[in-house]
Amino acid sequence: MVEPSASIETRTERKRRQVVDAATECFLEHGYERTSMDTVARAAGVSKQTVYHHFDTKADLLRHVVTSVIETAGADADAPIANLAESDDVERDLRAYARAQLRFVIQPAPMRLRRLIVAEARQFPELAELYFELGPRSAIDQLAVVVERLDEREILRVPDPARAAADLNWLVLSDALNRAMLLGSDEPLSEHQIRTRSEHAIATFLAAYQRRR
Amino acid sequence: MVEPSASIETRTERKRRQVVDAATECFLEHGYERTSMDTVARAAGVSKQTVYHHFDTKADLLRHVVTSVIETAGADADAPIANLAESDDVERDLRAYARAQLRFVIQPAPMRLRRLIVAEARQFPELAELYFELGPRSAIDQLAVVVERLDEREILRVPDPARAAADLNWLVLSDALNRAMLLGSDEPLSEHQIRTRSEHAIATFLAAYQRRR
DNA sequence: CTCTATCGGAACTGGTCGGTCCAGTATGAT
DNA sequence: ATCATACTGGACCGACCAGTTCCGATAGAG
Repeated sequence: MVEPSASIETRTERKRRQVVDAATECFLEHGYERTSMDTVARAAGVSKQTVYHHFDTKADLLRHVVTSVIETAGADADAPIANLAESDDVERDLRAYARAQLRFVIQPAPMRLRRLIVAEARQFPELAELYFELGPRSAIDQLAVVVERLDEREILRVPDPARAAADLNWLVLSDALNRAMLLGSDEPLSEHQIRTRSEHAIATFLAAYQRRR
Repeated sequence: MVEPSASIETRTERKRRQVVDAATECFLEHGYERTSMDTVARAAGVSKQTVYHHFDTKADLLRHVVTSVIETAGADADAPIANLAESDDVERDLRAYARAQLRFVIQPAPMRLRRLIVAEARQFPELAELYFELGPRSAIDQLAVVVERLDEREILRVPDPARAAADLNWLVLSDALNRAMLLGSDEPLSEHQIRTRSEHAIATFLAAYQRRR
C-alpha cells in the first residue's frame, strides 16, 4: 500500500493496475463464469500473457479483485457511525446514519459485488466469509458498541446489544436490499425514498428500544 | 396440473419429469453456468436429444425449472399465517409463525434456489421478479393484512401495515438469511437457534408495535 | 549504452460448451 | 397391424474456454 520511492508508477505496476481494474469491471458487470481471460486482457489493453504474469489462474484474479474491492469499500462504510454513541440528538443522528447506509449500499457497484459473492459463495467460501466479516458483521459490531453506550446513557434500553444492533441494521437495509437484489435496478434510491425509509426504520427501532419517560 | 385420464404416466411424461427433476437437482446444486446439458441428460438417464425435445434451449429449461420450484414451494409457505389475524394469543402465534418461517427458509433447497436466482438476476430478470412476488412480497402482503386486523382489534398500533409487515418479516429472517447466504452452511438452524431468534424478533416487533396498556 | 526483465501479438493445446443430425428402436393410440 | 411420435446413442459442428509457448519489441535499471 506504500509507494516505494515516489508516486511514479513503474510499467509493471501500471500494467498490473490496468489488469485489476479491467477484471473488476468485467467480473462485477458480467460475473465470474461469464467473464473470459481474453476479455479481461482486451479490456485492460494488455496481452493475456501479462495477465498470467501477475495472476496464476482466473480464480486467483477473482480472489484478488474481490478482496481489494471489499477492503477499499469497507473503509468508506465506517465513517458516519463515529459520533452516534455520544450524540446529543440520537434520533437525528440515527436517521443520518440510516440515510448514509442506504445511500452507500444501494448502488450499482456494491450490489453487483454482492451478487457476485452470493453467486460464487459455494466455489469461493473464503470470499463470502471475508465479505460477511467486513460488511454486515463489521457494521453490526460497531452498532453494538454504540447501542450499548446509549443504554449506559439511559437513552435506550438494550438488554442484548448484538441483537439490537442487528435489528437496527436490517430494519434500515433489508427491504431496500431485497428489492434491489431481485428487481434488477441497481440504481440508487431517490432522496425521497432514502428519507422515508430511514425515518420509518429509526422510528421502529426507537419504538422498540427507546426508554419510556 | 391435471392428469388426463388416470395416474398412469405415459413414457413421454415420465421422461419429461426425469429431465425436469435432474435439471432441478443440477441447477440448484451447481448453478446455471456450471451445469451442462450433457450433464443434465446423463443425470436424467435420458439422451440429450430427449432433453432438447422437451425444451428448446438451456435457458428455457432453467426458466421451467425455476418457475415450477417457486410455484410448488410458494404453496407451502402460506400455511402458518392463517389463524394469526384472529388469534387470542398474538405473542404465542407470532412466535410460532416466526419459527415456521425460519424452519422453512433456512434449508438447503430454498437457499440454493435463492443463490441461483440472485446469481442469474441480470440474465433472467423475469425469474427474479417471479421469486420476489411469490416469495417475500407475498409473505409481506399477507402479514400486512394480519397486522392491519390486529390494529383494528386494538392489539397493535400500526399506522402503516405494509411497512410494519416488512419490518416483522425481516426482523425474523434477515440475520439468519444473511449468515446462511454468506457463511456457506445451507443446513437448517438448530431448534434452539430457531426458538431464541423467533423470541427475539417477536419481542422487538411487539415492543415497537404493541399498544401500551 | 547495454542488458535483462517485461511486454505485445498471435498461434496453439486440450478440452467443454450448446445445439444439431442421423440411423435405428421403442411406445402407444387407432 | 399400422403409423406417427418419441427415444437412444453417438457423431458432429462451430465457438469458446483457460492456460501455454515462442518470438520479436521495448522499457528501465545499472
